[in-house]
Order: sequence, then C-alpha cells, then structure tokens
Amino acid sequence: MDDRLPELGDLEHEVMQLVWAHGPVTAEIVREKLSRRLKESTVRTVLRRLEEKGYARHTVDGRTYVYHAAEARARVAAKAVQRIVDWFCNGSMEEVLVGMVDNAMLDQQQLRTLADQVAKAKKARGVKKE
Amino acid sequence: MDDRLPELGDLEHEVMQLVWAHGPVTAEIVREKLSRRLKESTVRTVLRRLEEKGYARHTVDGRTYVYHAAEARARVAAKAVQRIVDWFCNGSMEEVLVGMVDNAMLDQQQLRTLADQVAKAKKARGVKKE
DNA sequence: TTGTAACGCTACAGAGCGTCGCATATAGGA
DNA sequence: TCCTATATGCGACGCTCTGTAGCGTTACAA
Repeated sequence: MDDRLPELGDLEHEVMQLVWAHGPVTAEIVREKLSRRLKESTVRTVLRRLEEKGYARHTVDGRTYVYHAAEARARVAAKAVQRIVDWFCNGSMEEVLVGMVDNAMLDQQQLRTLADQVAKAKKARGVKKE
Repeated sequence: MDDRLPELGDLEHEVMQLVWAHGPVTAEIVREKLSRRLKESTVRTVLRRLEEKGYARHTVDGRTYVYHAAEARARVAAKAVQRIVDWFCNGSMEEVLVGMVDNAMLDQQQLRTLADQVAKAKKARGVKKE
C-alpha cells in the first residue's frame, strides 16, 4: 500500500507535472506542451516508464492511450518527504522542521498557520475520507 | 549559499550517517563501522566523492585525513525537503503537509506539537542565530 | 634507503535516463 | 479488399552516476 515510488529524472518529472496539472493526456498533448521539442517516440517511452514506475496509468480511447496520474501530487510529495525524513532523521519529522526553521525556510508563524490550514483541509475532506 | 547538494547513493548515504552520528572519522574508522566489508580504497573513494559533493570536508592530522560533516544533518534534510516541495508543489509546504495528513503520516495533533517544539528549539538557539 | 601506511587516480561494470529508429497493427477511404 | 496514415511497443545507444577496487606515489620511521 505504501510502495516506494522510484525516483524521477528531469524529463519524467516535467511530464508528470503536466499530467497532474492538465489532467488526462495523450502522448501528443504532452509533446505539444513540453518545453523542449521531442520526438513522439521519446514522449511515449517516458510515459511508459512513468507507468512502469507506478506514477501513471492509462486507459484506451479508440486506439489512443490516455494517461492519468496514478496518485495525487500531494500524496507523492508526502511520500517523498517521508522518505527523506526516514533516511536522514530516523523518522523524526520534528528534526526536519527544526532544520527548516533554522535554515530560514520556514518560521514558527508559518508553521502555526500551516497547522491551522491542515486542520481545515482535513475537516473539509473529512467526510470523503473512506 | 543554498547550493543544491547532489543526491546520495545508498553507500554514500550510509557513510554520511556514520559521519553525522560518530563525529569526525578516518577512512579506517568508517571501514570498521560499515555494515559491509569493503576495501580501504573503496571507502576512501566514497569519502572523496562525498567531499566533492559538498557533504563533507576533511582536515589533516599528521598524514591522516579526518572527515567532518560539512553541514548538519537536519540542515541537509531540510534542504532535501525544500527541494521536494519546490519540485512537486511549487513551493507550497502546506500542500505537502496536507498530503501527509491525508496519508496518515501525520495528524494535526502532531503538527501542532511540532509547531511548539520548533518554537522552543528556535528560542533555545535564538541568540546564536546570526 | 627502504618498508609501511595513507593517499589520489583511473578504471570498470551495471543501472538509470534521455532520445530515437523501426517494425507492427489497425481504422478508414479508394 | 487493399493501401495509407496513425498509434503503439520494443530495442538500442550514449552518457552519467555509483559501487567497488587495483595500483602507483609519497611521506615518515628505523
């Protein structure tokens, strides 16, 4: 259930961002929206690898593959962060947050605000939650 | 000042953990403490690469190199998290935390506690801060 | 000066990623 | 029914990163 998603390369990442932002996409759409001009086969290879890695899934429309995100972006990000926390700090999220405050990436004010927003967000979707 | 630290491989990571946990170390000490039995030259190569990547530094004692962590573990972890946040959520730490709560990795209670601990930690070292 | 201990340099294989070319299958129109 | 356009998968190639190590070099003690 909490399988480790493999890491993403730069291009793979860019494509996933498109999938998340744009919603279901075809290889052609991805190709058009990419910053670089790439061959169709390149895009398809990336999409296929993304699916192998568990980031995306596809459905078939006529004879066209439509790719969807397999997991919400926030969820993937959360797992990535969890991984970092486990790796570096034996799972102590606290140590990481302290590090961020220390590094001036975050201050307690923001942290407190975050706690509120998270609480709100949770309540907002609380019903849906299983 | 906030240079991007390159990622670490598994062995490199294990070695850094030793450096952080054990304090200044020599190649020999690292070798002894590693889970696997490796040749000295292997350990030295890893240490050297770690230094190239900016994770460690060395001083010379007699003709022995002594390696130190270049940055605190929490700081490195924080940067890694920051990177994740930037990559996936356009810098919205909030979105990530929501994802973690959503993923049951964290609950608001913990988050609030974290906010307190962070505040305390900051105060504790507040004076040193620049 | 010679042995020994510590070091850096170079290498090499395997995996991951960006990038394609090419063979193949299939829906429509001639 | 057959040809063409289009969509797909598979395999490949080069480059970089990482784990792992052999070997030549240098400095200090005897």
